[in-house]
Amino acid sequence: MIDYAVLLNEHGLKATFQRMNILGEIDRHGHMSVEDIYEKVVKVHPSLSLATIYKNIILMVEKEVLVEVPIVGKKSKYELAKEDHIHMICTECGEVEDKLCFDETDALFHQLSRQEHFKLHKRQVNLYGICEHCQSKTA
Amino acid sequence: MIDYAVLLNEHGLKATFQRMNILGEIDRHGHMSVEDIYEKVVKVHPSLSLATIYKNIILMVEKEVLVEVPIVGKKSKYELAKEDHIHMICTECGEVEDKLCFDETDALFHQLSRQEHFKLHKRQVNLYGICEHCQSKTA
DNA sequence: ATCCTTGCAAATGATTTGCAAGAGT
DNA sequence: ACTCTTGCAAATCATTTGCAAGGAT
Repeated sequence: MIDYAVLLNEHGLKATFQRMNILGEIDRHGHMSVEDIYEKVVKVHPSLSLATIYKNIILMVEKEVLVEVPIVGKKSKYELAKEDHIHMICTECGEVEDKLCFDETDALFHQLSRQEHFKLHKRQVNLYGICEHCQSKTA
Repeated sequence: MIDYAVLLNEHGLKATFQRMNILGEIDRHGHMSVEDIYEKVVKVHPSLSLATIYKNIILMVEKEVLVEVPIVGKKSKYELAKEDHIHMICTECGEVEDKLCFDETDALFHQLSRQEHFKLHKRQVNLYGICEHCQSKTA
């Protein structure tokens, strides 16, 4: 169970009702677009402004509380910052599933970086395809 | 040397001056944003409209002549469709470098897909960091 | 008490659309 | 000739900004 107030304070941000709820929804759903987040949080805070979502997402990405996940053909989603992982993205329903298994690819990524004298900061691996659920729908 | 007219025709598209030049610039530069492309092609075709660039990029992505490369914190770039590869993206200057070496990771990606009953279509691996050139500038 | 954050409304920027004229096959 | 594509202008959609009022430490 994550304490969002502590998480925010640790990153130099005040723990407002809006921010806690943004984090709560992203934590609950895994990956959300700006619109997704707005639609959820406005339910518990009807006077919420979209501008507030934008401002906070930009800020929380800067402070490395959130990570942007850009997706081919769609708007970016945002997730809580955590260790790097693989995304399996369904091009039908848009669902994003995490897979924690960078151990097996890291050797290659670091070797490539060394070869190119590239200072590696972050890896994003996205596998695009059709999830099990959408395959059975279409079939 | 790629024959852009043939490439377009093979994908069911007419070979217009605009399209050939869009492909030519992307081929020459590797990875370009909508604005990048416009700025280059307008030089050889001053009456070019941005709307034409948008329409053609959407069309050429649909027809799989081009591939969108979404990038954290920036606008997407587009590249010619070719075998999947790794992108090394410099967060300083925005340069994108290709690395053809999926052999080493494919086993993992396919194993994961099998495990999840996921029908894998495309892999995008992006390594974010600072390129050699930008490191020496900053240092 | 102080400084940061919010919500609103307006401004900006990016992308899309409709349509008449022009280009490709 | 026929159909698809272009360029323009307008429309739409997404994102950002300025500012006065409210909330967190």
